[in-house]
Amino acid sequence: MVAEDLFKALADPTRRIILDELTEKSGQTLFEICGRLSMKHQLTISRQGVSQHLAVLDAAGLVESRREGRYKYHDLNTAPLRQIAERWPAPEPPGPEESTP
Amino acid sequence: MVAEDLFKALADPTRRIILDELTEKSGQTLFEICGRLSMKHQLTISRQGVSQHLAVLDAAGLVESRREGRYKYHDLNTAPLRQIAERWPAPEPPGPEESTP
DNA sequence: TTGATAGGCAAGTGATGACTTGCCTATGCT
DNA sequence: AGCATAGGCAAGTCATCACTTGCCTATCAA
Repeated sequence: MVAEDLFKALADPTRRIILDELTEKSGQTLFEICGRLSMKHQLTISRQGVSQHLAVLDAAGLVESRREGRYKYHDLNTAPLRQIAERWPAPEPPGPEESTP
Repeated sequence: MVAEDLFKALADPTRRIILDELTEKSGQTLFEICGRLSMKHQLTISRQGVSQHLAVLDAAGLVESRREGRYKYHDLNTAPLRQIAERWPAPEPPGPEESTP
């Protein structure tokens, strides 16, 4: 069951910001992400902290990483988010009348 | 910022099961939900525990409750889930060529 | 090879959160 | 009125999680 990992990954605000940054620019390294967190979001967090967040996001399938030499690039993958909308679908498209009389 | 409440609410597996049960049958009372959790999911949780879960789901806007006499009915509201897909949209619909040359 | 950059592993700490127990209020039935 | 049902409030406990510090490995440039 990957759902546990997915929702746990989304539960942390810092991880959500990391996803935001990867949405803006996919394929960033750990140090790049660290820089963005401190510059754009005033988040004073250690490199290890960010690394652990990335591990959680990776376990959830939201981030995929590829190593190239001494760099490790992290890519966003929004596919796992689909199962959320699928699990609890919208009730009715648009009812032509009042739905609950 | 409601996002914090939303993702925190979804982080707990018991709360997700409650959402499942409300998806199957909306407008249940606290005792009904308690019964379903123990019957269908073998979850031995106190009534207060379920009540606290419902409070969290309510704070996230995922559950709306209405009181009628001594009963309090809980209804599912999937609308807040929309912002998840909106925040991290799918990268490209279906690109006809390679997207990143 | 030396040094600098990019990243990983592991243990320890502090705070948040899930859950329980005990007691209290309100509505409805007889 | 009296009792049972439906739910709420509050404090206390225990585990999970985010974060740090310290040290280690690997790649590249001089």
